[in-house]
Amino acid sequence: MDTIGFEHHDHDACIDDGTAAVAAYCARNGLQFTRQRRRVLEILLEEHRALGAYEILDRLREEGLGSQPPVAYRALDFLTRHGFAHKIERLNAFIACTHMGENHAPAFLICRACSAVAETYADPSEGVLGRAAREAGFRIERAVIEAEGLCPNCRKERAG
Amino acid sequence: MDTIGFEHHDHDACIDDGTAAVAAYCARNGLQFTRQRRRVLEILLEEHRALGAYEILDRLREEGLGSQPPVAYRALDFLTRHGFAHKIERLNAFIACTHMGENHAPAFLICRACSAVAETYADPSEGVLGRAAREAGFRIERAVIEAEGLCPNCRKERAG
DNA sequence: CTTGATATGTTATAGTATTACATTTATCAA
DNA sequence: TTGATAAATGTAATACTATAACATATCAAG
Ligand SMILES: [Zn+2]
Ligand SMILES: [Zn+2]
Ligand SMILES: [Zn+2]
Ligand SMILES: [Zn+2]
Repeated sequence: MDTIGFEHHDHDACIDDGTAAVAAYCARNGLQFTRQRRRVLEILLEEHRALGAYEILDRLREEGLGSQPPVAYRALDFLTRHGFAHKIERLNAFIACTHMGENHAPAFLICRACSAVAETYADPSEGVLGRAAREAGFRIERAVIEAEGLCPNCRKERAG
Repeated sequence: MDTIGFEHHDHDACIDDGTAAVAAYCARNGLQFTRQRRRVLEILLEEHRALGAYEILDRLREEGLGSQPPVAYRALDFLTRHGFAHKIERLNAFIACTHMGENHAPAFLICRACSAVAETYADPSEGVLGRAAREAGFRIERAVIEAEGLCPNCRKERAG
């Protein structure tokens, strides 16, 4: 399980690889990877934490790329619709995907201390939830799975 | 697994039992089960779907029990803080708990067709999510688990 | 080119939630 | 009973999140 977000890593590669993967995917699938969409994705890729739409909009505004809410929300809508970014419902905020292009059922680990968010995988149709759904006759189509707690770094800090 | 919410059942008992259980719990634990708190709980108990804070506020206003947002949010804060109600993050809305008083890790099944919401149980530390968290060194303290799809009733309707 | 679809600019507005502070009510010890 | 403290409520104002609507511009395909 590759749960990126808490460990040290080559973060420039996150940004470059993510952008490149999305560019390629869009080219292959006839999607328009416009300047705003690309920039919003880059902004998200710059951090492994979730950003609010207005936080993103502020940066766009500074760069002269747009100043009104729909600018941010439209780009985010595009990115989330195609799985390049995810909304963290608990935070009303957005984060870049770490499994670009792969068809996946994301789940998130949110650190309450440092706000880092790691994306991981949790098939909602497995485990207790899946069983409960089947027993109830409920067909799961998608699921919001967001765990909150302490990331390894913040746990060490507290212990030390 | 008792996944209340989709099946036919004695719904008056839901309301009465829920209110009684909360009243008893509050009495035992020195909590003030005030008129507003009780009324908001009753409003939530009346339906097995999630209600927005302003939807609740509208009802309170009609009944002369309050007219400003904090009235609803304070009651909801009390109810959720003690586990008598839960917030459905996906819907920005609230629902009465179906396991009053029991210490539990709730998960929800949300029907996209009829908006019914059923509460069930899913220990976040089990299964794929728990394993991913342990491997990442992340300590889960709570989790938002909200599955969306079709409830048994709406599935039948579509099939028929 | 032309045409239809897609994306952007912009204004306004809807929906969700909290801050702040004055007032009232409940709790509890003296 | 009373006075002190804490908890809850009343109310106005504001902050934060998200979408509707419509005009304009750009793109993709024939
Ligand atoms: Zn992802
Ligand atoms: Zn942390
Ligand atoms: Zn519950
Ligand atoms: Zn349904």
